[in-house]
Amino acid sequence: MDTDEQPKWPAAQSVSICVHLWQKPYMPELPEVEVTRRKIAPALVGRVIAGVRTTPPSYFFLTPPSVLKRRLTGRTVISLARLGKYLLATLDDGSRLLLHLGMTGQLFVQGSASLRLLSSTARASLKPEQQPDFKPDRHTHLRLAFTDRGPEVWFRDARKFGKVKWLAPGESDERLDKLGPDALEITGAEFHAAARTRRSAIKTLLLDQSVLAGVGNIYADEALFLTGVRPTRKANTLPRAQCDRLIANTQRVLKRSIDTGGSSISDYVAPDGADGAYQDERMVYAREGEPCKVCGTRIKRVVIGQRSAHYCPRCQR
DNA sequence: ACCGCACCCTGAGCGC
DNA sequence: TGCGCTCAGGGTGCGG
Repeated sequence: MDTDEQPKWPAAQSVSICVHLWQKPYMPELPEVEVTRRKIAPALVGRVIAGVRTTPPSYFFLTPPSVLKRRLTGRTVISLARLGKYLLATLDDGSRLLLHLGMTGQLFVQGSASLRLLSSTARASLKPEQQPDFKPDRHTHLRLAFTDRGPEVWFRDARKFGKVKWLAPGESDERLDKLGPDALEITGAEFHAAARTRRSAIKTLLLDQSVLAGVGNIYADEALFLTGVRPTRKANTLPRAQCDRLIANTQRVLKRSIDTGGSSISDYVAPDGADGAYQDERMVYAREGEPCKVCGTRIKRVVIGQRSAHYCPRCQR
């Protein structure tokens, strides 16, 4: 290999792009996916795929690994877009690669030195200053190598709730077709139009990707707190003005998390995995029993639609 | 059309 | 030390 050849990939990508791993499972919602897109794009766009390695066929692969290898090899990545919580890479032949991180998906550049990529038992056996390169394991389902021989791009997902699918040129996908307006773009009027006919809980509506795309459990709870609305409130009882405020607050927390997400993705990762900027800003999510930061009342947790919802009984009526 | 819920998966945390 | 149990959740699909 030529040693004097200038690398075309950004050297600064030797950091983890995994965000928001707390004691609770971290969830890639719109901000995490957007930050991932921004961080991983320089390591994908413009590069030519030289090889594809995968784990055996499974639930994870909407397109069989053998087909992925055949279709992706030799292709140049043209762009990387985000649609709700999906990432969509466009290739030079017009085909597209659809990625979803699910709950535990991690998309990162080979050489990322992050304790977040290790199990808790593996982390515990390390000295604090150790930051070993992650080695592919049985959960590292997709590995893309490039003709420039630079760092590979890896997709790891322990729980396989993530997905990868290849779309032929012009091929549509029902997952994408069903998505509503992006959560950062939807207007209060649009949301109110959807809410006024729904009798389900407002929290359920916020999580409905066909109504608005990108909101997950954390930001739904946070936005409802900021708006002073209980997650159990029936959607059709929210007046237009309140929908406006709810959407404004949703967009505020999403943007704020994108902004701080950049800083939480630093070279340094605390051994206990407790870093991550947005964690400290949480008002209600995963704070059951703790005092409300506004009024001191204990935060309550209820289950709505098979998902936990957190709220302050006093601030949210 | 809408709504609630079971299911896919596996690591973490817990009690014993 | 280690086992078995429960919980977590995004998205899909099904039955009511």
